[in-house]
Amino acid sequence: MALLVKRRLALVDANSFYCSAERIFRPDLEGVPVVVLSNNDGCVVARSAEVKKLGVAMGMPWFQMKDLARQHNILAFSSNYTLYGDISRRFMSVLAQFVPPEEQEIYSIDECFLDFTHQPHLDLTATGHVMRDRVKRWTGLPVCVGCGSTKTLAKFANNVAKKQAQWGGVCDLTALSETELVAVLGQFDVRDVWGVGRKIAMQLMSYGVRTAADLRACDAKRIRERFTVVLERTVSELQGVSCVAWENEPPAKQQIIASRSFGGPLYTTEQLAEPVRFHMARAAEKLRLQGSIAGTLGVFLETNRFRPQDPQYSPSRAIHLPAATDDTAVLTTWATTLMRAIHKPGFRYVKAGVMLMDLRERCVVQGSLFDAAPTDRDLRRERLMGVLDRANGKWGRGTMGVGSAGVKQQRGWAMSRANLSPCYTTRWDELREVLAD
DNA sequence: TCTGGGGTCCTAGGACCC
DNA sequence: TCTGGGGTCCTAGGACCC
Repeated sequence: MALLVKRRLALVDANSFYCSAERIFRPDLEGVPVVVLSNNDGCVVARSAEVKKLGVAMGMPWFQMKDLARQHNILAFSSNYTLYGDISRRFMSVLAQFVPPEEQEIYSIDECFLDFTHQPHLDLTATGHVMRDRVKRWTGLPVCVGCGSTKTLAKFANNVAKKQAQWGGVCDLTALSETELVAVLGQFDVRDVWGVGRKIAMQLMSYGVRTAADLRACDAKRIRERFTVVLERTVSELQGVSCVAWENEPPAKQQIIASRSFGGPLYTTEQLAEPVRFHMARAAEKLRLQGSIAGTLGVFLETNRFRPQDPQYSPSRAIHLPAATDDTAVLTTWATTLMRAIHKPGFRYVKAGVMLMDLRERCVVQGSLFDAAPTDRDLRRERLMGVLDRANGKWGRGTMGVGSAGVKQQRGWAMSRANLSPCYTTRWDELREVLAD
């Protein structure tokens, strides 16, 4: 019988990532309650510890908490994804020093898994502290580290490290005995387990499964009968059996969506054409970046669901393209056609978006049945798309495009970003100046 | 007046085929 | 009067995550 080696996985996750990223260049904001807002300054997507303490929930609409913000001097930032993306890259590269490349999995913008199974001599708690200190020193980000024998346990450990100060920011569950592990799991709600959302938690409660320890004690097979295979895997993972695959390289996207709420309502097809073209250009750019072509294109419009007094109409439609493509001009023509087809006058539209689906690798493209070999025109088109992507990469999205998508966002639909911080790390003209005495 | 924008996976049910 | 059953494919919708 093969000896099963216990895996040693770590999850490193930044604390209030967007807020912490804003604070790196504003050390005066240490201890000041800070939130970061979603696109359009709509709702709260990141809260500093001070704000969490005030009971502000994730996703709270900003306009609803303006009074509270005034009362407690909460500072709000518009989201600055250029900044967060760059800080994320630095954070990941610091952690890359601790494992071989294939043993780091970048899971999201602010967290990654590291596999220390093949470094059995390392003390994970000590290593966790080294990683914390180095990330803090080299990037300015505060992070917590959780270790466990499965991804779900490592995620859980990270949660423990964040919520219980006595761990000092590093919780290694692999160092605990079975009894000690169950004791820790018993202190947390089942909702704190990765993969258990609001709905599942409510159902579990009705079976008397309240804590993470309760869930671990469940019979995985019975869970599958009453719930789904997804929750079955979660239970197994809590029991130390790995079910969630290791994904060292991010898999190619299966669908690409580009959408935004408008700064204000739009009504006519003429008005809507502009954001649709803009989103189509963004989506096609992402498509080309991953080297895919799309076989299906979808478009959707939305009215404001938070205003029940308004007539509601949120149509969507998708078509199979005659030939899969990554050509912005072709896609844009279809997208505007679809938009016109689903649009009805008399509604107050607040959001539009496009979706690319049925994605395949570009090199295995099989033209439409009636296509011959690529023509000169096709090749010129390809080069044109290349120029488009390079220009937009260099001078900013929306510099160059097809039709009016090339015009930088303006007029009624541009999003509001009233409290945007500078791109400290990615724009020469917004670099931070350091004055020496 | 103002309420984000991405993604993934799974399941159930209908269409269709033999 | 009697009205199958199994398989596959597709889609819509739900649940979850960050």
